[in-house]
Amino acid sequence: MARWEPDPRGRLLRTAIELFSDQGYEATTTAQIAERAGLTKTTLFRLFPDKREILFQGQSLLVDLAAEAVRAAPDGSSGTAAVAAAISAMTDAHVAGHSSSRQIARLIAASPELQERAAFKRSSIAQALQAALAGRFGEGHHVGLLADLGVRAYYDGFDSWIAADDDRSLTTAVLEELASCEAALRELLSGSPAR
Amino acid sequence: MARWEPDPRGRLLRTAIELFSDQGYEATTTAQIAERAGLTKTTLFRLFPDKREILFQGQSLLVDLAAEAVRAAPDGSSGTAAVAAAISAMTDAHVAGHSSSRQIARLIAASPELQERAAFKRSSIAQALQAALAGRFGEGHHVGLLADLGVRAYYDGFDSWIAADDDRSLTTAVLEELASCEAALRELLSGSPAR
DNA sequence: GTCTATACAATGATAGAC
DNA sequence: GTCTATCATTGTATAGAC
Repeated sequence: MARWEPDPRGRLLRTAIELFSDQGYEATTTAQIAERAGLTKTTLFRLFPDKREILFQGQSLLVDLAAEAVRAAPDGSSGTAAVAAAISAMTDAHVAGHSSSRQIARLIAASPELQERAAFKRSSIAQALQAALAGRFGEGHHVGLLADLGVRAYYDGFDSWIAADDDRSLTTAVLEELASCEAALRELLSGSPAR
Repeated sequence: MARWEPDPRGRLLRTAIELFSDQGYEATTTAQIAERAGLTKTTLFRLFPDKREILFQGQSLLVDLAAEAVRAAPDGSSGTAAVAAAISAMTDAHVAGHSSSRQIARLIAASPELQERAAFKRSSIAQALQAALAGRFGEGHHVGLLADLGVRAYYDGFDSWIAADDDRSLTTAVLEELASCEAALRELLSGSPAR
């Protein structure tokens, strides 16, 4: 009795990574991906809103996780502490390992269409983080800047985690990045470097 | 003797704004825009790489303007002075007035597809600015943060210019925004607000 | 050198059968 | 839930008209 293979989204993701890596993103059709994963194009588009989203599945959650973490941060938390809570919540939700994250990063770097989607995700996170921070700390200028700081730490920390071969956790990597961004900012404003 | 109407790109832009405002971005086809502008779909796609880009024409220049301004900033300029030069160069190149800028902003706000393109433009500017700053000040963490600061000042200043009805120039608006971002950052790091 | 006609491939939507 | 089938639209390619 032929039963459906489980986890169609995961299967489509793995298949897509394979085909994109072989032929490039543009040269691979959605029909090809679906077929190799044992499905049809229609099913693929029921499971994902569009072709790009196959590689970005899960990232939509980050927006809510970040906002929720800011709300849940303890009373009296500083702005940077709330940001740290937000980006830790995002990294804690990250399941993929070094190698598949690295593969996806390579694919994005090779395709303008995927870069555009990545930029959109990043800006969605920044906006959500800013809104959540505004809910706690008010609507001043600083919350946008704080959000930028957090998002930069998250993405730069992610890159450094991907590049490294040690067994430092992703959370550790982004929190270290956040700390060094804060230090760099202080130095910057005190006027000594980048003089 | 029927001669070609001049400025096909501008005509397509105005027609697109009309139709998008009436029917929405998605409900308007490229054939419709082209026809109403007295052209064909083929010509539209010769003049613009894709449908979204009709509304973003000119923005590709900003990347080069920003980078060039950083390179051209006087010897001994501080990081923030270089950023100020970059965003002034971008605003000086802006030709459209309040009303059409406002219309475009409204259209973008109403369409996820256009928001995605806008996020991509913003991130392209941020990357170019960061690279140019790295060329002058080195590759440290601070250049990414400086670029974020400049880009935020540019976009928030732009929004405030669009919202206002005074005759303050766009350049004035973004430079004021930059100054108040710097002040907010100092306050933020000194630990008093958003505590 | 700018515009057009035609044909075409791919994305993504939709409706109905199993 | 998945499939077949069909469809509109975007965007490309080519060859030709003014």
